[in-house]
Amino acid sequence: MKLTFRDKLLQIIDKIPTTKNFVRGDFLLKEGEIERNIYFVEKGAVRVFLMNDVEEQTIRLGYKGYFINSFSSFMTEKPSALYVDIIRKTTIKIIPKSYLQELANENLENLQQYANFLELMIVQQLEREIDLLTPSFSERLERVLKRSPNLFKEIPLKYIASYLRMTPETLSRIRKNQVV
Amino acid sequence: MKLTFRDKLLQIIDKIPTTKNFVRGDFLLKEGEIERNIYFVEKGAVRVFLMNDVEEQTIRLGYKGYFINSFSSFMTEKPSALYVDIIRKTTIKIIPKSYLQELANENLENLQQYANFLELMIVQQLEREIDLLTPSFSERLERVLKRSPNLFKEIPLKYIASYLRMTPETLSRIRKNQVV
DNA sequence: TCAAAATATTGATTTCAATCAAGGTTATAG
DNA sequence: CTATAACCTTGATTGAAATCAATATTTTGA
Repeated sequence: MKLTFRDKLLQIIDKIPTTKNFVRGDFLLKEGEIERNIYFVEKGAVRVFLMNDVEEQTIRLGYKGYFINSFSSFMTEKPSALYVDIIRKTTIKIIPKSYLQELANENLENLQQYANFLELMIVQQLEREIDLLTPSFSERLERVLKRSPNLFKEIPLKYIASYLRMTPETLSRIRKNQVV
Repeated sequence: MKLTFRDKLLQIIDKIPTTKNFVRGDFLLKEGEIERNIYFVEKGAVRVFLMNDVEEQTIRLGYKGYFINSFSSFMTEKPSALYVDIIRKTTIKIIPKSYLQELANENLENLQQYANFLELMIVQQLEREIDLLTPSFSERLERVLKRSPNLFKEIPLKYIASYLRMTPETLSRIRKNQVV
């Protein structure tokens, strides 16, 4: 079986010797800084969020096996509008942007696979858009759980609520009333 | 000045001799069909929407100068969850998927530019995600108008409202009260 | 292991956008 | 140009989720 771009990225991660450990409240990136890395979560949980006037709006959640970073800043090399922080004891591997670029440009096949990888990212991002547009609260939850069935095992409810555009109280009530 | 991938796509469009005309209510694609084209809007307005139980949820709006289609279906070649329809008298050029593929694979430079094009699409899609997560109704409107200042000239309010995740009544009131 | 902090649940109340409704305006087709 | 349909605006009312508040549970780290 032929390796995908993601597989090749994972091979690179395997060769990175150093993992880094963080605890809740640590920041991997703050607003205004430029994102230069991808973070691969080996253990724990990471959040990307946006700071509005008063509240923190969760944009992305990552746990074991996921890549996460402030993607727009990573791509554009402009200051990030987003924060990346740690929500529980977490071990990550840090992949500098140059590693990705070198892999993508290694040969023609890799470049084609990189394009496929980006195409897939767009498709996933469009799923996220539909999630956010779904009017029913319980459907919104269901759609996300379908893709990440044990999200509640990995991430505290309050962050999931924010990711789903609702309050923790509402999410708690929905879970309870949900016919499972 | 070096041509971008978008420029090269536009050159291809220039060479397509046939424009097609549509009127309000026409469909370019229906749910369940597979998207095989990109549509370039020469004049008029096109909408991509999702059919929930009762309401039509607007996902994307396109007018003069924009590319639009049911992107996920186009990429995955699976049945579309979305409709693409015409909201007023419209002239488009149809670009088959093969044209895009041939352009992207023409040479190494094009492939690199295609990847850049996809990266930019992701960044734009992340902006859309932040739009949708913005809690304030008027801010949500402002963010979109910043990118498309004459949206109201091109698209009926009720579709903009749906795109912004609010009712037409609410959008109408917001516009009125907005300090400009 | 235990104390403290963080998180989650539940109920009561409030608020603000959706809905309902009616009239006014604009666009479109013939 | 005119008639009709589509669209927009405005006001009144309603309802559902946010907020407020208090307690229960879970997690964490010393």
